[in-house]
Amino acid sequence: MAENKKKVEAITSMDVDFAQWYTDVVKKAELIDYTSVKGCMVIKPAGYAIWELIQKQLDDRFKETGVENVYLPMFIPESLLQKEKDHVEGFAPEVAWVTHGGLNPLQERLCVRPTSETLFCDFYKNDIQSYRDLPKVYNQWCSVVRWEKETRPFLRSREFLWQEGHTAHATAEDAEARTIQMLNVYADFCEQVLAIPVIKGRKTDKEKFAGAEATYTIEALMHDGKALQSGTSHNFGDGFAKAFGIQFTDKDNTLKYVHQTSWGMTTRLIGAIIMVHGDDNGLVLPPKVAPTQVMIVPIMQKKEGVLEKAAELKTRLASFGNGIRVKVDDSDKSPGWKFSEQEMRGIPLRVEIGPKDIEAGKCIICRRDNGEKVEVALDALEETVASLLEQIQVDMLERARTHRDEHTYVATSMEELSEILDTKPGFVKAMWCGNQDCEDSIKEKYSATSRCMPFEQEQISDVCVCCGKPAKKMVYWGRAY
RNA sequence: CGGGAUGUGGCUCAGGUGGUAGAGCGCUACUUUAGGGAAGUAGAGGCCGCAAGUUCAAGUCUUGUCAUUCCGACCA
Repeated sequence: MAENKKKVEAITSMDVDFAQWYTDVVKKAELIDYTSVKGCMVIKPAGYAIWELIQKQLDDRFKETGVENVYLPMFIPESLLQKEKDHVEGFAPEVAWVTHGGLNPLQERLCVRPTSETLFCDFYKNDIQSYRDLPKVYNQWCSVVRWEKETRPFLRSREFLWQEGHTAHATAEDAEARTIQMLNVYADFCEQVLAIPVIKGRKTDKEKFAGAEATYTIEALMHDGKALQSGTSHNFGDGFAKAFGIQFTDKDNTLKYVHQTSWGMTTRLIGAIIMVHGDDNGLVLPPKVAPTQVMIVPIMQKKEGVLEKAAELKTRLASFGNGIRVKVDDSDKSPGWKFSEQEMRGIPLRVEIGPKDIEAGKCIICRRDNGEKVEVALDALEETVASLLEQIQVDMLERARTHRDEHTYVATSMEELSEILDTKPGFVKAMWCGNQDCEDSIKEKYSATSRCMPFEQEQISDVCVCCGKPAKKMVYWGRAY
C-alpha cells in the first residue's frame, strides 16, 4: 500500500536491520531515554502512558476475579532467599545486593527483589492460620531488579515494572484452577487489548520457573519471526509452603500445607506491541492502549477559525461515548512534520481540518495502521472516529494473527526443523518425546528453544522430531527474545 | 560472560603523519510560509565519556575503565 511506504529517514527499515529498527522506534516515539546506569531506562511520558493504560485494564480484569492489591518491601534478607533451593539457584546469578546501610556494613546483606515469592511466603506463614483464611489472592505492582548482562529497552532491562500475583489455596485443585484462570486473563488481555494473538501452553521442565511445579505461558510471535514470552503463570504446588512452613488447620482439624501460584506480566509487553504492530514509519498503537487515540492537525492554523474549529472537534470527540482520547497539535510545525511525528508515536487516527474542509463541512481522517484516508462529514465525526477506532483494534489483531499463522510451520524431521529455522523465521510445530536431551540438542544445534506445549495439541507425527522415539507432546519451537 | 563496533554542542557526524574546536540538523527571537518533515536573518550552546601515562604540547598516541549498540550463551 503506497501510503504505508517508509516516509521517515530517521527510522531504519525493519527489513534492513530489525534490531536497529526497534531501537530507532523506541527513541523516535520517545518512549524511553537511556541513563547512566546500564540497563536502567527513563520511561518517558509517551512510554509511561502506555504502561498506565496496560496497568489499568489489566488491574480491572484482575479485580473481576477477586484479586486484591498489596505492597511488599523491595529488600529480601539473604537467609529468606535461600529457603527454597531451586528458586535461589535460579535467581542468585542475577540479583543485586545491598551490603551497607549508610557507612556501616549490614549484618546480613539484602537482595533487591528479583521476584517476591520468598517475601510473600514469609508473610503468608503468619497470615494464614485456618482454612477460613484461604484463598489469598494478592497482587502487587512494583519494579524488580535482575542484573542482566545484555540489556535492551523494554525487552531486557535491569530494573523493570511489572505486576506479580501471589496466591495461596487450600487444595492443589484450587491452585491449578487459579493458575489457568490467570493465564486465560493474560491471553484474553493480550488479544483484546494489545491486539496480540498468543499461544497458550505449558513450559517444559527445562524452561519452567525456578521452584515451580508447572509453568504456563503465553507466547507471541514478533514481526521478525522471533518468539516473545509475554506472560507466565506458575503453579508451585506445596513446594514453597513446605520450605517456608506455611500451614493451616483444615476443616477436619488437621494441619495442611497451602498450595500456591504466582503470575506476572511486565513492561516487556510494550516491546511486544512495538515488534508486533510497528512498521517502517514507527510505532503503531492499538487504540485501547494509545494514550492519544486521535490527533487533530489543523491546516493553515493561522487562518481565522481553523484553531477554533479544531478545538471544537476536540471537545466533541472527548465527550463522545466513554470519551475519546484526543489532542490538537497546534504547534507551529508544518503539517508534514506533524504527520510524521504522530506516525512515529503510533497515534491510531489523525484528523486533518483546514479552511477548505471547514467550508465544505468535512474533514479528512487518516488511519495509522493501514494509511487509509477518508473524507468525513463533520456531522458524522464522532460516530466515524469511534467506529474506526474499533475497526483498527479488530484489524490489528487479525493482521497479527495472519502474520503469525503464516509464520508457523511444521517439521517432522531434524532436516526440516533445521531448514525452517534457518530460512523461515517463526514458530515450528514438532513432536517431542519428553526427554530434555532432545531439547538440549535442538537448542545447541539451532539455538531454538521449546516455547511451550500448547493446550491445543495436534498429532503431527508419532515420533520425536529429534530422537525418533515415540512422541509425547506437540511443541512450539522457535528462537526467542 | 565471550566477540565486533562506537563514545567530540540536544541529535547525526567531520576533525591525514600530535599544535589549542568544526559542519548540518535541532534550539531561541523575529519575518514570510502552511493539505506529507518549508525558508530567511540574527543568536545561544563544547574542561572532545572518565582516569592515568608519553610529550614543550593530546580530540588525535599508550594503558586502563565506564557506557551505548550489535552478534552469541543466560533470563520476563
